[in-house]
Amino acid sequence: MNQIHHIYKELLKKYGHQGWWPLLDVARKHAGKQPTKTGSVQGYHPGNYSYPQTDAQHFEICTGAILTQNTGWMNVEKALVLLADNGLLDPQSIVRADDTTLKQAIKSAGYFNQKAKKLKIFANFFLAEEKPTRKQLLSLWGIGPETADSILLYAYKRPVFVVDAYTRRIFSRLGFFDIDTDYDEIQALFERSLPPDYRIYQEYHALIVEHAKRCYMRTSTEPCFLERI
DNA sequence: CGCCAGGGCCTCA
DNA sequence: TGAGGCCATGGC
Repeated sequence: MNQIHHIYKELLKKYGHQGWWPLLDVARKHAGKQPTKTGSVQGYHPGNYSYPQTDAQHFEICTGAILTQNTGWMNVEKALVLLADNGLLDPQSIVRADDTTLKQAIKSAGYFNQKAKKLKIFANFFLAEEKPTRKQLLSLWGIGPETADSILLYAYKRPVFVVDAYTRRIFSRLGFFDIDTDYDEIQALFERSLPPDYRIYQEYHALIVEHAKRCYMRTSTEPCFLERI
């Protein structure tokens, strides 16, 4: 087994199944669960890869992927709740919504002028295209590599590896590549090192985020168990 | 108070 | 193509 795959096994052994992606209605069912300090709620549906199960959940993941761009999940969740409460968490409603209402609902997620525009563009696309390709997503204004891959992986269950800042931080420090390496190059490394199983890709990304939040915050450089493997 | 989050676009060499 | 500026809120 190669090192990238081995590290996945180690992270899974240490942290367990993460139960991404957070979904509003699934979260409500787990209302008694303790939110983590990062705002994510561990174990929404750990080890259960059957989500999204409804059209609403499907669209919610896409919306969350856009709203979370450079933004903490707590602020995103507030925006998602407000969208839902205002009957705006579906593509038709977002297309029809007036800008002021839409911006007000997503205000907590920051960059609301840009993100309102992004949501409208994406909602239009969502209504027209049943099974988008990566190239199609990337052609949309406001959808870059990470957002496109998050949508493909978590909403469409496609085996594409999501590369984020945490992935760069952890694996560059472990010596796999330089922190400025191109997105596509890092993605290719992971995709050729792992079986093409969307469940592994979903879990690995979630584990990387969890591990980074515990051991790789900017302010702390305390050693991490991975560095001893 | 300053830092920064589950990025991406635009501009200018 | 790559570096730098810009977008914006809220938790800590």
